[in-house]
Amino acid sequence: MAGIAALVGDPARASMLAALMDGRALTATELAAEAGVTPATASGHLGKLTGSRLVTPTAQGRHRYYRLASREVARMLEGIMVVAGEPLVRGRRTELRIDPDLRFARTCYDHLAGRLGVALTSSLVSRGAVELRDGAGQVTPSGERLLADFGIASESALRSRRMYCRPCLDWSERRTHLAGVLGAALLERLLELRWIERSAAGRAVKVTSAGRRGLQARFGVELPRESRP
Amino acid sequence: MAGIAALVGDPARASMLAALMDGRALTATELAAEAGVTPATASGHLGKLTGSRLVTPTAQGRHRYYRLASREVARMLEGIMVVAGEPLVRGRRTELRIDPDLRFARTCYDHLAGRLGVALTSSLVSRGAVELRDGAGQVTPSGERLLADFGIASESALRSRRMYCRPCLDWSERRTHLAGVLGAALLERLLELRWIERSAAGRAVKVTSAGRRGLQARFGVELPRESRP
DNA sequence: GCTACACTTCGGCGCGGACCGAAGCGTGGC
DNA sequence: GCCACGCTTCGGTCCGCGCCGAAGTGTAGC
Repeated sequence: MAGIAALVGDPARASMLAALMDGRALTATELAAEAGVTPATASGHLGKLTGSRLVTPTAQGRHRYYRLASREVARMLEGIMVVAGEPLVRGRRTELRIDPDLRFARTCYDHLAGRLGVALTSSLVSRGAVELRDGAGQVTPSGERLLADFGIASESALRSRRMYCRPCLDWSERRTHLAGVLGAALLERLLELRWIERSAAGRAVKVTSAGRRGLQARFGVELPRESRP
Repeated sequence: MAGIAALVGDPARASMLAALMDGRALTATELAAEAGVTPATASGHLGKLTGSRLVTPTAQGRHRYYRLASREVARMLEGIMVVAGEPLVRGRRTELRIDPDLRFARTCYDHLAGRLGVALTSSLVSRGAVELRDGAGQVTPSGERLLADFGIASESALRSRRMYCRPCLDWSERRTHLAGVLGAALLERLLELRWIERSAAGRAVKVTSAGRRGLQARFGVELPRESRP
């Protein structure tokens, strides 16, 4: 355990892992810039991360793309972020300094997070579509119909996967949002419908006006008006 | 994030945190033995863990008990263990040499302690009858009804006392049990019902067969079969 | 009072590892 | 063929921190 934690415990490696949290694959040079170190140093770090199976490389031409090795790794990093984000001063509610766009809606590895992710999950739970507890989740029969109507087929291929539906703790909202295969399918469908759009860089996600209407109509999700400067 | 992970990244601190994963509170010396370092080194580690709110100390006499600070911390450690591939619950190395009878059930000043005390308290908390945190406690409205049914009147005289309901750290189980005026009232009532009996000498307490049935029926307390020679 | 014990603080030692520059492979473009 | 570029490997420096022994503080028991 100490070995794994020590890998994350270095600031440069932590920056790299944080940058990979959106599930994308980044090149060694990009990760070096992200961590603020030279390519030589970054290469050493990536070698260690690869050796411990935290990230996996993909050679492509003269680039090497690195991505997080598994969902478990992403989940572990989220867990660390939750603890790291807690205020050190007890009793005082120190407001978290988080990019508002990121807090509003973002991807968490392969699924939705932020206010949007939490609100959507909350809606699904309150409507009895899914049940979440103790790190496990389940889709109800009515939930399957609702999801099917939305264009997410509950194929046996999906159902057979271990973690079809599971909760994930949101580090900015401190509430659970939906992860697992179902969470990934929801994100994909929302992108497909153009209800949300990935931002050019980073994990932030933008809700389109069609998405705002659709989320309200179909899921009863009331999103706060976006405050734009 | 790197700072938190770095704390877990040290082998000695990781051993300590792993030893605390079962929710018990251990002394500094016990944690030092667990980590295989001197008390001096352990003290430094525990100072850092406390400063970052990963563990919280509880001073009791000339001992200092340390426990994990929150559920989030336990969850984080679990996430790291999953990636590290270690078993979630490690074998306990520090075996406690305590008289089994005393450990099973005893009085702690004027209230119940030992397995019975912890189990009863745990039951009351999980049923939402009482809430314990940070050295203070509170009886919920539903808890008052439950206690009244059991024959413990929530008289204003009792309520007016400062410490009507408070947690107390159990030295044999290393978990909190119920103390305060309510804890004393519970002990008295259990004796009155002859669900428990004081032993002739010492603080040990014996559970009668009627008590075993009653505790199971009313509080859902499952007591392990007493192993008698 | 004294002693025993639990724990912390202080000072100093020593190892591990993060970092960089320079050089060494590959790949791709000209 | 050549050069440009991405990335890795190699040496060497240096800071951080884990570690301990010894001394100091506080509590419990006689």
